[in-house]
Amino acid sequence: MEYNEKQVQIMETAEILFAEKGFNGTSVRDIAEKANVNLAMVSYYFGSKDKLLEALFGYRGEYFKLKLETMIEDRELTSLEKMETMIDDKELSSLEKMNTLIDHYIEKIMQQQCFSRIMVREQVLNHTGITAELIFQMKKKNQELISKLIHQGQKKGEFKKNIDIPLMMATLIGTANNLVATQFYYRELNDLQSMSEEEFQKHLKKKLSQHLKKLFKAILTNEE
Amino acid sequence: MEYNEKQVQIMETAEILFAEKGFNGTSVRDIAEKANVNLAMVSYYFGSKDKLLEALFGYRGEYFKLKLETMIEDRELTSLEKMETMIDDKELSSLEKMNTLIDHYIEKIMQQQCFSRIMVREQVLNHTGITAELIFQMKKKNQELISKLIHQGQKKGEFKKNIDIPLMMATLIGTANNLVATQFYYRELNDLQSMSEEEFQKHLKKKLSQHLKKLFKAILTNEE
Amino acid sequence: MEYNEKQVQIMETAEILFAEKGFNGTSVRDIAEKANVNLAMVSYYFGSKDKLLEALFGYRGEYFKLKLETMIEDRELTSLEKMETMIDDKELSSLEKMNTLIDHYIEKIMQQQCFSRIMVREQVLNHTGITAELIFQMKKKNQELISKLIHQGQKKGEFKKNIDIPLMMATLIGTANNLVATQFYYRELNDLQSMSEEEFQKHLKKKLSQHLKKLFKAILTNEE
Amino acid sequence: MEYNEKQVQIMETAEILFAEKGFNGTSVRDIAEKANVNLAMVSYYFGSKDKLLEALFGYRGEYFKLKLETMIEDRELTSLEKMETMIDDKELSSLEKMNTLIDHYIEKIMQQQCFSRIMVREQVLNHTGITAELIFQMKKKNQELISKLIHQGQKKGEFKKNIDIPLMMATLIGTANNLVATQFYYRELNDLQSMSEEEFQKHLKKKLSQHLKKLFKAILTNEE
DNA sequence: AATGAATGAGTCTTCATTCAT
DNA sequence: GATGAATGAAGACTCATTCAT
Repeated sequence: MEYNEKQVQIMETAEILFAEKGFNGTSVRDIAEKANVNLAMVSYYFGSKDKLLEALFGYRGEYFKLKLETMIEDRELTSLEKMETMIDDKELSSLEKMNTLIDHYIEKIMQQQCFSRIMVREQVLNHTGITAELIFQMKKKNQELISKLIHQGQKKGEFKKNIDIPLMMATLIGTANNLVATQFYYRELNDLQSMSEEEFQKHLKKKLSQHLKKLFKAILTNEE
Repeated sequence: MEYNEKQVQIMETAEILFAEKGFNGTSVRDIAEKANVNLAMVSYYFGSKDKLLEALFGYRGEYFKLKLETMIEDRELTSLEKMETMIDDKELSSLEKMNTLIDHYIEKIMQQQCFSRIMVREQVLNHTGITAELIFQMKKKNQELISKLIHQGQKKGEFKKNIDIPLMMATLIGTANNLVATQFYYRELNDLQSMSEEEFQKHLKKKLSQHLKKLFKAILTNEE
Repeated sequence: MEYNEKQVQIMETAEILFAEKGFNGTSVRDIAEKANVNLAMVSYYFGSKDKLLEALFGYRGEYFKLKLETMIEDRELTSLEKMETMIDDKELSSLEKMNTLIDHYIEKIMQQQCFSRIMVREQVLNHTGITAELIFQMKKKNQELISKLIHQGQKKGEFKKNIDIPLMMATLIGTANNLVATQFYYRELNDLQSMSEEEFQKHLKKKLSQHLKKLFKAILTNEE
Repeated sequence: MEYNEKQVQIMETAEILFAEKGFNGTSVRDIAEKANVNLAMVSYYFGSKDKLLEALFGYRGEYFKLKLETMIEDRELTSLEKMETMIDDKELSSLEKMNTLIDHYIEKIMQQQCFSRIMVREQVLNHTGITAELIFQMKKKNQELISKLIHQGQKKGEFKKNIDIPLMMATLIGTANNLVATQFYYRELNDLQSMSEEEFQKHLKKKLSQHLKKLFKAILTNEE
């Protein structure tokens, strides 16, 4: 699905507002005003507010995929498809691969905090509709990817047996989402108000990366 | 704060609906109808819909505390205050204490899933107002408790140094919330639809408990 | 169905406006303003604009029935139920009975011109929904009544055989509706602008009565 | 007024939709979509939706006239101008002439059912504007024609005196319109659902023709 | 000549809240 | 203390129309 400039403008404004005030807490008027477009344009371009949300879900998914392909061409190491390529790489250890995957997730979530918040909120309710389906597919894909990597590590003897993959997923996603979602409280609670926003974001990313890598290494490799 | 029967009825109905459809997705009319009370009673008893949410936050906190005191009298091991008592217990190892604390959290979240969902949703937005303050206090208290326990374990040489407590918190709460919030997807993804609801809840609780204990043990005690 | 004062006020205002400007040409705002009630009251009392129309159909039907019962008590000769009683009356000739029935119809239509116009308009479209069902039932009842009367007259040898009852119905209702609906053109075309409105209405009723009685007498009794 | 292909396409699509859902119940978008033309073309060609309706009224009138002229050339007996010629025909009896006129009306209405429905609906309201004027002129013309024919018959002693011409008009038009407009109910009420649509239309036409001719003959010729 | 994009005004409906009783 | 009736404000959405191209 291709979107023109105005449509993107609307979706990205909506994304910010949905993240800030929730879907039901945001009015079409709010979006139109903040996006500096006519009120009727939302219905005009997306049909309805619900469909705008669906479009946003599709757009972010699409955007991710596009980014992935781009990244592959650029020989960077942060995309999901690159992930898939990487998994078959014989040179890297399974743990190195897992660390790369973790960093990829963190990167994604940190770069799309608004959308992450929306997903956190939306997945809590409505298990029906297109958004739910998209969330489900995303989760499925992610779990498959991680499963593949872990099973490979186990075959190579680098990872232990008896890994509860769904729970590892919950920890990976849950920890990252929780920190991002409650960063305001995290900042207050740990007296980091003096940091600039940029520093703080870097700080979060680094902490998350270290912490999750440590967790995964411990679970995947240590003797009990 | 004491609430009469009708007030409790309204709050508990609101809790279910807020968890299901979100705060803004639930109308006062919905609540009144489902709670079988007059529409005007919500404003009459709570002043406004916003204050109803605040009251709910206070009520669940209050309710927890009440439960705690009761539990202490019953000499059970699942309350927060009991937690505090337990921390000073010389007989238990620090890891045993941590495991107890983990189970306590899991218990709390599993028993109050509706309220947990509401908190997950609400903490993502609005960092102002009474609810935010309540969430902040809750997080602070929890972090203090865990800090105390971990520092104690470190002093006793049972736990390693260099524990990132806020991140451990994020993992504890994030993993539990994520699993509870996305249990629908978890069930689908792992082909557990045949389980009865009760069995499934037990399954979730057990998995969560094993997983989080393993995680904490690994991080707190293992050599790197 | 019992309606309170305000509900009646809304329905009767809506009736006038629907007759004047059509259902879709009338906004809820128009109705509320003309009826001097709050805009939200229409939804409050009737649920929606569509349901207001349905209520109006029910109300006018109900109103007719109520009138009938009242009339019976008053021993008047203008009600539908009285009609039914009259049909079995041995003293009246079949033609006298038919004339009474014709006058009853004319009376009804002349007294409820607004509603008649609405029915004329609505029956042209939408053959679904509650309004269509009500129109159908009304037509069925009327046709049964006239059938009974005509068959009786035929048995008594007062009416000829071979009467096309559905077409007679179409003439009775069609002629009356046409004259009422196009009275504005009738007045212009026949230079009756000088008449007062009241005189004109009396004139219409008298003309209609004479004309339809003559038509029915000719068809029902004359040799070809 | 000459219309190009697209304009005719638009008008004829509008005619169907106006007949189906009413003028206000039909959106310009509906028309454009069903007519497979660009949305802006309606305004572009007709100026506005109102003017489209006016154009339709003019078009159908124009179309009728055109047909008449054609028919005259073809020596057929169904046109209005032929009517005018016929009236002066010395060979036909006045009743034969009237029967021809009745069939002509029925033919016209049956062939243009959509437009008839629109007229039935529109004449009930708005007595201003160009459409009202067109309806008025049509009614005037028709009444003059019938008047001329009846007066001629009276002069020749074939028709009785004391004919209420406007009421006869109301019966002619009212009966035909009523049957056409309520044909759905007529079919249901008289158990004709098994007929094919074509058969049913023929049936309607035949019944109408027989009925109206019988009515007119009785009124115009019989002794009272 | 024809149209895609855009829009202001208007639609119906729902909302949380108030208030007289 | 409790509530039925009522309402102003706001909600999402649709409309006929315009205009630059």
